[in-house]
Order: sequence, then C-alpha cells, then structure tokens
Amino acid sequence: MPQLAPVLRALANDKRLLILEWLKHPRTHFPPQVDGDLVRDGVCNVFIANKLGVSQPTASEHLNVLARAGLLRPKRIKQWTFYKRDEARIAQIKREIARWI
Amino acid sequence: MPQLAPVLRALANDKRLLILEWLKHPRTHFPPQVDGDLVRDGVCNVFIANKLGVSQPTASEHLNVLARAGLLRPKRIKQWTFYKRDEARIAQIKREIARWI
DNA sequence: GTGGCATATAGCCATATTGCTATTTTGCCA
DNA sequence: TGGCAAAATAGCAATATGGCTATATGCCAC
Repeated sequence: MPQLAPVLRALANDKRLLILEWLKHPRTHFPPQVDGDLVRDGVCNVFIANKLGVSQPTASEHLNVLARAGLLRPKRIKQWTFYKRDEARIAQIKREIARWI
Repeated sequence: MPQLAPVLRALANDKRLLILEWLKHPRTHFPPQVDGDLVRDGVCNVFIANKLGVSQPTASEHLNVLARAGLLRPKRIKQWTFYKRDEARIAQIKREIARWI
C-alpha cells in the first residue's frame, strides 16, 4: 500500500471529484481567461469557486487538497493561480488503485 | 459521478485497505476456521481484529463500512459473521474509478 | 507608495471519523 | 434453561473535515 489512503481521502469528496471532472475539458466548462490559457496553464480559483457554489477560501482549500495529493499542479501567473490536472500522476494513481484494491 | 465519493471514503483508510488486501488470499493470512471455510465463507471478525491490532468493536465497524460500500459481503453462520470480498462489485468500482477520476 | 484585485491563511463552528469500554443481542450447547 | 462466545450497538473522547467570515499576502496599475 504505497501511501494510497491519503490520495483516496483527497478523492473522497463530491466537490473535488467535480473539479477533477471539469478540468478534463476546461474550455467546455469555463470562460476564457486573459492572463493564462485554460488548457495550457489551467483554471483559476474564482471560476472554480463560482461554479462549485462555495466561497473563494473553500475552493482554495479543495484545490490545495488535490494539489497536495499530486492530482493537480498549480501555476502562479501574476496574481492568479491556475490549476490543471497532472495527467501522468493521475494515470499512475489509477494503476495503483487498480493494483491494491 | 455515480455516487463514487462514499465508496472512496470507505477505501480511504489504511486499516480498511489492509483488510481488503488480506482478504485477497485468506489462507495465507489467517488460520483455519471450524465453522466456515476461509475462502468460501470468508474470515471472521476476531481474526481480523487481532491481526489489525484493534478491539473487536473497532474491527466490526471497519468491516461494516466496507460492507455498506459493497466491497465486502457478510455471511452469518452460527454465532460468527464471516466477511469476504465481493469481487464483482470491486471490479465494477475499479472501472468506475478509472472512468471518473 | 496607494489602491485594488486574486489568493492564501487564520480562526471559528458543525459534523464526521476513528478509536475505546461497556453493554446488548444472538445463537450454541451442556 | 443457563451460561458462554461472537458480534453488534451505545456512549464517549480525540481528531479530521468542510464550510464560513475576516484578515493577510502578492502583484499589478496608477
């Protein structure tokens, strides 16, 4: 069990699963951004907070949980933080889940 | 997201992952039982509590969480409850995780 | 430098999780 | 029937989680 439980804990939340789902296809779920490309750089906090229907700090915390688990990568540009899926890590986690469950 | 979060929450615990792992090969992890076959019927609560190093009620609760999530099936024989993996359901959950994460 | 915007952090509350001990329930069997 | 053994439930404590508001930080534009 290579530290699988913490990753599963990060995944075990409806809102965080939604975020991961939306970030699969950012352009179909979020409006264009000025200072960062939705696909190349990721999606900013406020868009996600609005779409989730929670406050900005709450969304920030969810994004942090996903980032700490390695599922998302943050990229700071100017005053924004853009989040995108780390597909390589996610694929690895899928393999580990399939292997250990 | 077909109610994936509750299943992931059931999985997001080291002790419960250990239980699932041990139940893959009950005969290599547990001594023989008199009233139920380790493979056909499952493994009883006390064996699992002992091996986990927790009290009987704590193990009972972990087993219940896994059973409620559909990962284990309980079988009552005499005064024992034997637990075994529900492989069909686990395979389905693996597919859903791979599909939605 | 000041003001303003996007994020992050701090502090707080309500609820959930994980563990325990004590008790109750269930089912054998002498 | 009474007593024993396994399991489940109840009740309790400690900690974690998920949400909020308020505040701090970082970064531009002026």
